[in-house]
Amino acid sequence: MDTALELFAENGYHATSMSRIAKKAGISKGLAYNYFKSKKEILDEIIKVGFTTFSSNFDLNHDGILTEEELVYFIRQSFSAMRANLRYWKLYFSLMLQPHVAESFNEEYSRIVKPIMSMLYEFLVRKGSSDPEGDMLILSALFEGAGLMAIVAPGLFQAKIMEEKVIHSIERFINSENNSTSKS
Amino acid sequence: MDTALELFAENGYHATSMSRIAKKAGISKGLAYNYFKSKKEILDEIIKVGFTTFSSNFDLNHDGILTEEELVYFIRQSFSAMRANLRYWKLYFSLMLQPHVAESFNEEYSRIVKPIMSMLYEFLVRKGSSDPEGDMLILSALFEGAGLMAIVAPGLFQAKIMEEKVIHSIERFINSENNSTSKS
Amino acid sequence: MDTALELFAENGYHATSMSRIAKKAGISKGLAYNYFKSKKEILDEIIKVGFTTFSSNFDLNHDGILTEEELVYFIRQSFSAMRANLRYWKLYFSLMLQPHVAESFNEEYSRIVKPIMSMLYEFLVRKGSSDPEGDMLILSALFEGAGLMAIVAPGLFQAKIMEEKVIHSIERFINSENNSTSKS
Amino acid sequence: MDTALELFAENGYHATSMSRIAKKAGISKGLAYNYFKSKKEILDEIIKVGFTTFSSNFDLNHDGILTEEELVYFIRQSFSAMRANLRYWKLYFSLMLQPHVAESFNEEYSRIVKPIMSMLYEFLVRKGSSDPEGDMLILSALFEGAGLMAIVAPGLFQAKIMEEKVIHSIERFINSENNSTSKS
DNA sequence: GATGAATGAGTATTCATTCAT
DNA sequence: CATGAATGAATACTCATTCAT
Repeated sequence: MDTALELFAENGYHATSMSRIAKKAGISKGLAYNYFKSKKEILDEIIKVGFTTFSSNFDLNHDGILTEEELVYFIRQSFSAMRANLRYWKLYFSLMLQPHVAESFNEEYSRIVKPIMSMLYEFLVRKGSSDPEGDMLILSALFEGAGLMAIVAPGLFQAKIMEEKVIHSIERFINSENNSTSKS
Repeated sequence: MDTALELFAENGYHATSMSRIAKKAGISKGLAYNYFKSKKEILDEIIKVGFTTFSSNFDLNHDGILTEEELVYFIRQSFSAMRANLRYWKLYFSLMLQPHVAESFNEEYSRIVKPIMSMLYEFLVRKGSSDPEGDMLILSALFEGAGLMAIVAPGLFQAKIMEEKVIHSIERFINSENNSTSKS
Repeated sequence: MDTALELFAENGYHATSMSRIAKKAGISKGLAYNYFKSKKEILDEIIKVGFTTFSSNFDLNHDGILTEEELVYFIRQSFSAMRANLRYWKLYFSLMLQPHVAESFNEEYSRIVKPIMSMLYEFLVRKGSSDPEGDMLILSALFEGAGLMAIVAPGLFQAKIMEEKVIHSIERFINSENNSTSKS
Repeated sequence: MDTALELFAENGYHATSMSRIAKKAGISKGLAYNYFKSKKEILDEIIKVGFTTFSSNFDLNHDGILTEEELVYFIRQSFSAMRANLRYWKLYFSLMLQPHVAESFNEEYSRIVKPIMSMLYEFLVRKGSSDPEGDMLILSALFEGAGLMAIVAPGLFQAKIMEEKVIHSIERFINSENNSTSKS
C-alpha cells in the first residue's frame, strides 16, 4: 500500500501499473493480487486510511462541540500531517478531481466531511457570525486553498508559513465577526 | 481540441483514447495525427489556450498596476469563466496535481502566475499591508480554494455564491489591513 | 476465422488463446481485434456461418413441405459436409456441450432447428406414423448419434459408411411405419 | 473429486480453477495437490470412475454373451444413470470432443467400449442380422444420439421418454432383422 | 496431513502511433 | 487533406503449481 501510494501520487492512478507497483514493492504481481483483489481496491484502502487519520483531529474530545482551541489544533495538525506526508495529500487532491476514478472517494468524503461542516457551522453561530453559512465557505476555501498551494508548489508556498498565515487570518476573521455584517 | 478537452475533462486524460477523440470529432485517427503530433501535444495546447484566456483578465489596462477595481473584476471574470466552462477548470485543477502528465503545465504556470503575483504584492503594499507577502498567500489561497470547491462539488458550493463571499471577504480583508498587524 | 475455427476445433475454445490465433493467421493481435471485437465474437461468427450452411440443405424448394427425397438429400448433404469439414462439426458438437461458452449457440440452435423439426413432424404424419413425435425423436437421435460417432472416431466409424447405414435404416423405418404401433 | 466433477460439468474444465475446487471442497489448495498431482489427474480419475460404472451394467452375468434382456437392461440402466447424474454425462460427452484435454479418455474408451462392441456384434449375428456390423453402428448411433439429445436439451427431450422410444425401436429393429436384407 | 503465501507465465484486450494509399 | 489497416508493447488480472512451515 505504501508503495502504491507513492507511485499513485507521483504518476497518477491510471499511469501507474500493477506490474510497477509489484516490482517496486519487491513482490510478484500474483502476490499483490492475493492482498488486494483489484487495483481499485488498493486505491480505496489508501483513501480510507487517509481520511480516517485526517478527521481524527477534529473535535478532539468528541463532544460534538467545536471550540476555538480545537479548530486551531485541527488546522495545525492537518498542516503538520500534510508536511509529513506530502505525497498522500497530493494524491488526495488529485483524486478529488479525477472523475470516475474513485466513487468511493465521494462516499467517504461526505461521510467524513459533513459532520465536520456542521460542527463548524455551530461554532460560527456561537461566535456571533451573522452569516455562518457564508463564513463557513470562506474558512473552508481558505483552508483548502492553502493546502492545495502548499502541496502543488511546496517550494513556492512553504507549508509552515501557510499554516501560520491561515491560523492568524482565521483568528482575525472569527473575532471580527461580531462587528461585521455579511449577506449571501 | 474542443472534443479532446470535453473528453479529457469528462473521463480523465489517460482514460481517453485517441480513437475516441477522433471518432467524436468526426475525423480519422490519421488526420488527428496530422494536426497534433501526439496525444500529449493536444493536452499541452489545451492548457496553453486556457491559461492565456485566464490571465487576460488581470491588469486589464496592462499598465502593470493593479487597482482594487481590476482585482474585483479579475475575480468576477474568473468565476464567471469557471461557471461557463466547469469542465475545463476541472481539468486545469486536476493537471496541477499530476506532475508527470504535463510538465509544460508548470512552465506555463510560472510564466503566467508570477507576474500576477508580483502585481498583487505591489497592490497590497500600496493598500498599507504590514505583511504583503502573507496577505498575498491568504488571498491566493482563498481564491484558489473557492475555485476548487466550486468545481469539485458544484452542487454543494455554488459558484455564484462562492464568488460573492470571496469578493466580500477580500474587500473586508483588504480594508482592515491598515488597522491590523500581522507577522510571518 | 478459418484459423480460429481450426484451433477451436482442435484444442477447444478456452484452450485457444488469441495470441495463438493471431500468430497462426500471420497477423498481429491488434489487427485481430480490428476484425472482431472479442474472442467470443469470432466464435459467434463461426457458429452463425456453420448453422446457415447446414440448414440450407433442408426443404430445398422452400415450400415448407418435406418430401422423402428432400430428407434423403438433406442427410446425404449433411454427411458430405461433415466429411468435408470434420473440424467444424467437431466444434459444433463440442459447443453444444460447453455450458456458458455460447449462449448465442442456443439461440441460433432453436431458431434453425425448430422449423426443421416441425417439417419433419408433418412429414412423418403424412407417412402414416402412429407416433410422429416419438419417431421424430428416434430419427433425430439416429442422425445426431451417427454424426457424433463419425466425428469423434472417424477412424473407427467412417462417415461414408455411416451415411449409407443411416439412410437405409431411415427408409426402412419410415416405410414400416404404417404397419407398426408405438406408444410414448 | 465430486466437487471437481460438479464444477467441471457446470462451468467446463478450463473455466474451473483449482482454487475454486479446493474452496468448495473445504480444503486448501495445497492439500488438493497432495491427493492429485495435477488438475488433469482429477479429470482422468473422474473419467475412469464414470466409465467403470457405465460398463458394469453390460453383460451382467459376465459370461461374455449378451442376451436381449441384458441389452435392454443395459440401456435402461444407462438412461437411468444419465437421469440421475446429468452433469457427469454432460461432461462425458463434452470430453469426447476435446481430444487434447483428455487423451486418457480415448485410451479408457477403447479399453471399455471395444469388448462391448464385439459382444453386441455376436448378439446381432445370433439374431440373424445379415449386416451385423452395420446394425451395430445403427444401434450405437441411436443410443448415443438419444443420450446426447437428452443431455443437451433435457427440457426438450426428456430422458424417460427417449428411453422408451429407444428400447421400443431397438426391439422392433432387432426383430425385423431376419426378414430384411441390408448391405454396407 | 494440512496450510496458504508466493510465483511467473499466461489471458483477453487496449491503444498511441505509423504508414501506404 | 484524409483514411484506416496494421503494429507491438502495455495493461489488469488469473491460475496451476510449488514449498516452507
